[in-house]
Amino acid sequence: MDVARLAGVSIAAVSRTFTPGSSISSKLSKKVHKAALQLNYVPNNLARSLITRRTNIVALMLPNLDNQVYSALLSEASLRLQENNTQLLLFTPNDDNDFDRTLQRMLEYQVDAIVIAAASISSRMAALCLGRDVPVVMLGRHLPSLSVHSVRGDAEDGGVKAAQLLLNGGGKRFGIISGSQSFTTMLERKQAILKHLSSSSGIEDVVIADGKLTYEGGYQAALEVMSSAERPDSLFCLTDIMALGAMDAIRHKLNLRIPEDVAVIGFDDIPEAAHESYKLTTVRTPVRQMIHHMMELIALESSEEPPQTIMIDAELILRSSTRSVPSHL
Amino acid sequence: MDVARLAGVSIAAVSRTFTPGSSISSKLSKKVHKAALQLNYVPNNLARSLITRRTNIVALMLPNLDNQVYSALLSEASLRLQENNTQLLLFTPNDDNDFDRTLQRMLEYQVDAIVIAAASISSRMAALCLGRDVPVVMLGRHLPSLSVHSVRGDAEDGGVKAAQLLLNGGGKRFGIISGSQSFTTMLERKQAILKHLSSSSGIEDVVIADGKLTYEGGYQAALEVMSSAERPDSLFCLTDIMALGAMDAIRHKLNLRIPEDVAVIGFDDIPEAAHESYKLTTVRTPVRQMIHHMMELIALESSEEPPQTIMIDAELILRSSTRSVPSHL
DNA sequence: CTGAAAGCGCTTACAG
DNA sequence: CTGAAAGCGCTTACAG
Repeated sequence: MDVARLAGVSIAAVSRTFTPGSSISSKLSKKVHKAALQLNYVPNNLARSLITRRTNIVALMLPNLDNQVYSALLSEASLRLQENNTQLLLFTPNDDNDFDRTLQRMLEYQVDAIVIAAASISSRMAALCLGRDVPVVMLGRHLPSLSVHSVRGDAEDGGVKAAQLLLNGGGKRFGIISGSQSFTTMLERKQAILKHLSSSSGIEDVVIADGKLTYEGGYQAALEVMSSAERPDSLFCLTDIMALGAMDAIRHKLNLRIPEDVAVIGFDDIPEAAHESYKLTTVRTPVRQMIHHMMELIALESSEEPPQTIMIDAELILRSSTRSVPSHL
Repeated sequence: MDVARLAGVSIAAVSRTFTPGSSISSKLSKKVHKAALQLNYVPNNLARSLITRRTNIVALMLPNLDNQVYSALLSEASLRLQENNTQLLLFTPNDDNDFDRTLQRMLEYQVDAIVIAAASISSRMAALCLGRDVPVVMLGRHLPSLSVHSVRGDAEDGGVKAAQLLLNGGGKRFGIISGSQSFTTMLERKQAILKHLSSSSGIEDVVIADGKLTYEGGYQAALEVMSSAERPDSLFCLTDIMALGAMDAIRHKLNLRIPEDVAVIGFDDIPEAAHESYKLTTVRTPVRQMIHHMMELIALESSEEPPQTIMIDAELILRSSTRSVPSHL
């Protein structure tokens, strides 16, 4: 290596001066640093990783960033990881949707861990990762059958809290704007709501529409739901993004008042929900805590550890789109 | 290598079966694939990169993702890069703000290119990258003095178009909600607006406030600007995020009408700007085209190429927050 | 603390 | 088309 030659030391010496915690005299170290500066030397992480078996790279699979929950997850993860000197390698699901291939590519990069906030993972791939000792953690989703870690908000708890709130607000006729069923979270939220509603008396109607997880979808779904024979007085939107669309449709297209004519509640607590134009009551997705636990799961070295699934309590964020505070909160 | 042994072939043979375009008989290839499947073999990109000098990784430095322009840039870049089998390695600016160190770390990962949408780059580092033949492209910013590529929307053009629009809408008294001056884009937009206004007659007033590039900042700045002695009838917000805050302040706090009392124009065209609650007229940041050009600049192999700076025309997106369409568009 | 040597998992001329 | 060999830039026992 040129630096070693210029500094007049062994190759091992320059390796040691760039490895914190190595035993190297400050004399040698100084010589090496000088030579390195002169030659614009930058250590090669690739070669190092080949030996240490650590790349300081974590792969992240993320769906569309249009939904700000995911931006929040990404930012937080990136920040926390960076504190440990590791960076995120980003993977975006594409049309051909061949997630097995994507996972294989992650492995080829020799990432230290894999975090999945979108798509799913086949059991074959889960086994592969396990075999290679790279931890896999699912974010906000879970596959009970798979032996991978998962951390997520407690969708059931969230659904129940939302249902209680709208019930306490005097709701009789309910609408639900749902998202794609392929997301377990959506399913769980919906089921929790439905279950809690059905255990309550005095419910007159529940109508459901698909909001496609987008603003426009929420807008359309609200139009649909609100034009049903028995117009709902309470609306669950399984995602804030859809809730924003629904609110806009209700106010500007239908000329109805929120919450007087309809109470609206969302899920996630994206920044926009707090905007003065919306003031959406919502069930927060605990991004901070999710990432916190993700970091812990990633740190678990041995794949001996049984897969853990961590559940975080739902937190209700009360704003002005709902009618009243539940008495017992 | 185990796969080679199990398949009964040379190490070179398995290398070739996993290198598209290599000359390998289908007989050998089949044997290797079978062995690979049995052993859960995944090629090691690290080792490969050590030799080929390509990692298929591009480093991206991105500021806070709260501003959706950056999410859009990120998504688009990730998608396009992935088509070429390369992934983004994400870097987030942190408090200690030591960008030279961050850049050094990017280099240690041996990334194929560096894209910077935040922070700046020192000339020392620019030289280092040039010396190592890794292309650097600045996104939405530029440092005329540095020999790195840059692609961005034409801020001057955008400023002029915005100014024309508000002028044609009958504006006499103007407000500008600006962002941190450290962003060249902000500076350029402001200067273009100011220049164009000053070249026009009948201007009575221009008042400026700092919106801190956030919703809350825009909200506060609007309160400030709109309470000046001569209340503006036209408001430039150098960023959509700030414009949303400003609109909310104007409508819900000040109880003024948009555009009747004040016309508001933003910059960027983030998704929220199109929402029914805002319908913000804005100058679009051409994300698609920016990433398109970024890809081209990255592909430029040799650092022989002189640094290019690509400028993309501004596009006005007319919605309901402004008073009229300029006659000459 | 220091250096010589082996080796991480691959690719790539070089012969055949 | 195929294999043996050298080598990419490092780290890590192993001696000293």
